[in-house]
Amino acid sequence: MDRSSAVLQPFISKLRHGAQLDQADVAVLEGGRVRVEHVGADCDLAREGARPGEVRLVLEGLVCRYQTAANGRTQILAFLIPGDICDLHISILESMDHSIRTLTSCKIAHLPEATIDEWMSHRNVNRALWWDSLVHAAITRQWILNLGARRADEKIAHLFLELFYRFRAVGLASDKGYALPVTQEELGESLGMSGVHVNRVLTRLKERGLVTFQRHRVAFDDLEGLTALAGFQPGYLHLRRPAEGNP
Amino acid sequence: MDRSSAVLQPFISKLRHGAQLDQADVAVLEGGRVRVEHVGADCDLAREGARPGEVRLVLEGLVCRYQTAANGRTQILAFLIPGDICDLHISILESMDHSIRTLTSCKIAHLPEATIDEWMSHRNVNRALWWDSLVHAAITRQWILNLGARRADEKIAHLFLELFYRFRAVGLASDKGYALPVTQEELGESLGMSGVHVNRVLTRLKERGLVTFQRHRVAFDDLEGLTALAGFQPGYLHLRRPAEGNP
DNA sequence: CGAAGTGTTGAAGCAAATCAATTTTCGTGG
DNA sequence: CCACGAAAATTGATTTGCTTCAACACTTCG
Repeated sequence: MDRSSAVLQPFISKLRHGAQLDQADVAVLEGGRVRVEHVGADCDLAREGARPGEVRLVLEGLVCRYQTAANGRTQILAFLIPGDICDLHISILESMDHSIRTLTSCKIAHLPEATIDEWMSHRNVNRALWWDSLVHAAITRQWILNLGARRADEKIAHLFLELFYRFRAVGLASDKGYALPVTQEELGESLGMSGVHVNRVLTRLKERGLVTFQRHRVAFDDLEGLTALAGFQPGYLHLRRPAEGNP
Repeated sequence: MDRSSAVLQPFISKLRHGAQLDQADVAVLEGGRVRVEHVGADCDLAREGARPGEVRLVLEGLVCRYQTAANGRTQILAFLIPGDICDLHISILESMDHSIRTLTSCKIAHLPEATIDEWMSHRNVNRALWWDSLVHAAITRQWILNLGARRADEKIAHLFLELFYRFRAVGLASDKGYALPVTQEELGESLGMSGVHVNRVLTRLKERGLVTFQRHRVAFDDLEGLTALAGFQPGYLHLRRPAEGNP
């Protein structure tokens, strides 16, 4: 157990994109007590049906929410990137309705209830946490649109762009691209399509000079063209300062 | 503007399913000031890009969140039924990222900020509102699973069952079935499939003796069989007393 | 009663899944 | 560092679930 000091930087950096936080607010966040844990890849952080435990926050690495349907198909419900909280108020619900798994080895912060309570008691911090929760709801809705209303190439383009803006907000993407350590099969599980088809569409996107996904990296060849293909409108991420990198 | 008195009954009834509310808490909810408005079918209550206004609550009728993708396809993101809040803390975000539309003529309650603030200041009531918001997040995740991981017949079965449990929690469904005043085209827009295909699958579900959708009503012919087909697990709705009707 | 919207059915086409075989990459231990 | 094995990516052939287009029938409601 330690003061959060520097480990919460991605988290705080992201909150500053959407909410007004002054020096005192940041101090409150940095003053929170945090237990940091290193976890390998493919570890469940929470399992469907279990009683929710501590509040967790991703510091490094990539995590996903997922669920397996009765017909056996697995669906990735969300990607959690550094700065994302796994389950803020999950203690209100009696059991997990989905599972959470690491996709890479990760650094995870565990926050005691007391820290959360302390945060919530400060108006600006509380508002910032609400903002974060509303943004994640908006992202989830966009996934519904992605799965229900877009073609395969548009789906991939849209997902790559969503993650681009989110990674950039925590300083993990440049305009060239970003690291995305998932397999094509996992991309398929998040987009509701087979891994084989993901591969074919990726090949065509590269041929068309739009984007390259190789060695677990997304590299933009034509950001504007990709944005047009996806019909991507970054507004739903509610980033006040979408043009800036990490301060 | 009036005391909420009886108009909020579906809302309060639903909250009691998931959260502990004593007499005093219910009194707080009933004491809120409410403006009730009647709205026709196919009216936008909120439009994408607009600055969010008052908090609204559905009293009667059926409402949906929706969004149109750049390729022109419309996706229904959620159904809002009596007792559902349209946007609780939406004032934190600067603009709507989707639109909200009535599907039938509706009775809508408008709640001033002051009422919400008053509610939030009571521990149990606040917790109940959080519970509601978390349940809606869980429902949204299930839609992702529905769109990405299920076949057409499973999708329809799952949606019918989700709405069955939700309508029953506010006393608007019996074990026989419930009113669902949407067109097959609109079902398609919520399930990411064409209206024509919805029709074909509905025909087959009826032939198989599972469920009948006619005259804007869902009638269960074999609730168990339908549940098995959908792989429906009501747990994600987090209803503590799923067997009960309206008290 | 008539018109518009909705539901129903058929035929053809297409996007994506599936199955299968091969190559490439990557992690690991020798 | 290289060699090996496993995982992932790639490519082709085939199948299928769903869409689209189109025509027609049925409701529902002004």
